[in-house]
Amino acid sequence: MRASQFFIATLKEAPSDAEIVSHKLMLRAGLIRRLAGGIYTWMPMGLRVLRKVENIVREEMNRAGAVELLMPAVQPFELWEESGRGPKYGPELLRFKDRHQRDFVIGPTHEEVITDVVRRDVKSYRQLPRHFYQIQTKFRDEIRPRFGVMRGREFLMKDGYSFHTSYADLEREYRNMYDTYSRIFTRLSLQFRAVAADTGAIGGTGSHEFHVLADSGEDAIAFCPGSDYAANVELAEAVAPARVDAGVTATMEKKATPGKTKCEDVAAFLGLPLTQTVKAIAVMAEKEGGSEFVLLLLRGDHDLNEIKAQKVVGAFRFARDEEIVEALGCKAGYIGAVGFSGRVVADRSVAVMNDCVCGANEEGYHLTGVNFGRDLPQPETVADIRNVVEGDASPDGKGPLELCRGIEVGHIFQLRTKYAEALKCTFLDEQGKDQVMEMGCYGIGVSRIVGAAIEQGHDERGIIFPASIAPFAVAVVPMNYAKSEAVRAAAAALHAELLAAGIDAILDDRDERPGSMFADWELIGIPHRVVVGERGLKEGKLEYKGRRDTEATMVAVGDMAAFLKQKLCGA
RNA sequence: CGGGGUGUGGCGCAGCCCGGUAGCGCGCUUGCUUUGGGAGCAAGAUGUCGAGAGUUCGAAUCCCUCCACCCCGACCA
Repeated sequence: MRASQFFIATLKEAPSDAEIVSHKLMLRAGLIRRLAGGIYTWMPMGLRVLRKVENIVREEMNRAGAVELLMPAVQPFELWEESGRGPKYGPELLRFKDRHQRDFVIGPTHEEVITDVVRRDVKSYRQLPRHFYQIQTKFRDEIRPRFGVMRGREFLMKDGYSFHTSYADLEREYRNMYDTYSRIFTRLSLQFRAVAADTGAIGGTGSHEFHVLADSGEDAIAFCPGSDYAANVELAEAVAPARVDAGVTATMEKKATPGKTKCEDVAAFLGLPLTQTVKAIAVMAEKEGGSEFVLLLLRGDHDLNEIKAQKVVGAFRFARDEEIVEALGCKAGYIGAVGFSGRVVADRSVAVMNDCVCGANEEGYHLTGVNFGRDLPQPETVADIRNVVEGDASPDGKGPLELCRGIEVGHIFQLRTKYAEALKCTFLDEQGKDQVMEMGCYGIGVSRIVGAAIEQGHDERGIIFPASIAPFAVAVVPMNYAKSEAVRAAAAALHAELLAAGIDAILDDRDERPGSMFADWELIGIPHRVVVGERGLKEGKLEYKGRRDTEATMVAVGDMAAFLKQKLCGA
């Protein structure tokens, strides 16, 4: 490819509406252009990257035994009514009517369609298992599209669906996909982690998310460096700490703490560690015929995990000020469980505390030296209701947890029979009996991967693409191309030699000034650069520089192609 | 949807408070010079100042309505 015949659309300055690095760099490098909120054109340079990601995904899916097909983007709404998911998906589902006033949606996912295909064409256990996948454009009318291609409304996704005669076989395929995904992200040279996940709206039981580790990630992940344990913070279990019975040493005392409503302030004011304070969170739990006032107790340095708490007390909302005053006779900020006779749910870490500090249920006062079983009854419920924090014990007992942020680029689910049942997707078993199929589904955000790779690979000059997905592997950059015949000839010869060797090389024949050519290729993130200049040619040499290198190295003209081939294989 | 912010040539911005000639840098076009880190000189082109309504002799600027976009929360690959 010659640069003059391609299209290079680099920008010196990033449009001001881009916030995170990958978005800015993708715009500056001319990979994408925005058409509307969350909707982007993939420019020629960006499309090359997208296609490379896509092909790696395709190769590995094929290798894993899945078969590719392509389903329509437009789906009849009836299918969504049949699965019962229409109302649940809500406004994220882009709906419209055709000229006959029939309802359609632009597919945000394809469980319904694939299940419809399979229920029509697969009738016997002999045809199972089957795994179909596609790489296709999805549309989700996100509430808040952002970060460019990371959370677009229209995006490219690989979605695969597997069908089985038994749960055991689904589990087998699930493990197969777990391995396949790991292979894909490894080939993409991404730093990633598979994390146990909540099953969310799609439903089902077993589920793992694959996260690319990056500080700009939207998800918080807890992981154990000493093992392969990793989980979304919302889901990671905070294990019960060992009971440290240093025992009860203090007597309960009331201390004036004027204006100190936060645990941090109270601890600092009293000169006690934050870990000795207990915060009480007042909620109204739903109950038949009304709601119940419940106190949730957490250690001062911990945060409530609403999902976990909901599993314990049922659906709830935070109590209003007047409800708190009515129940405890005091406003929020000074509340505690001492003297409270209603329902109390304590976090596991609170249950093992001694001599703690809590609100006195009197404005401007806290209690110190408070102990369960003496100053107040043991809490009626002890449960895990907090988010894990750095340093917590890993649930697998293999050391302390660390926290990091991640970008979700893949998600695998055991759907079980949820859709197969709703859509009557059945097969005849060996006994000729009708059985509902077990299903799995497996997604990869192909376009999101491009953004995630850039989040992981960039510097002040621009993108640093992994060789596996760079739009071009090598940029051949001639100096004074228009005037120097020797340079032109040498550049053309090298370019031809690289192409013949199957190396994706681009010859920059634009006759730009050297500085702007260098800047462009560094911005775009091409991993290897060869400069062809009269200076080097006089000594029979070309100049090589890797994108991460600080110094260039001189290589004899005749050796350059072999030199690059070796670099590319090594990478 | 709630909270915060921004809309001025292709991109980045100034001008707005205090109404009166639309400006700067980059990019673009042409010519000459230049050619190893985003060139120099000269000449040019490009704006319904987000849209609509209003106040005014006069609106980018003041008032109202709407729209778009971005950031922070719930959703997701």
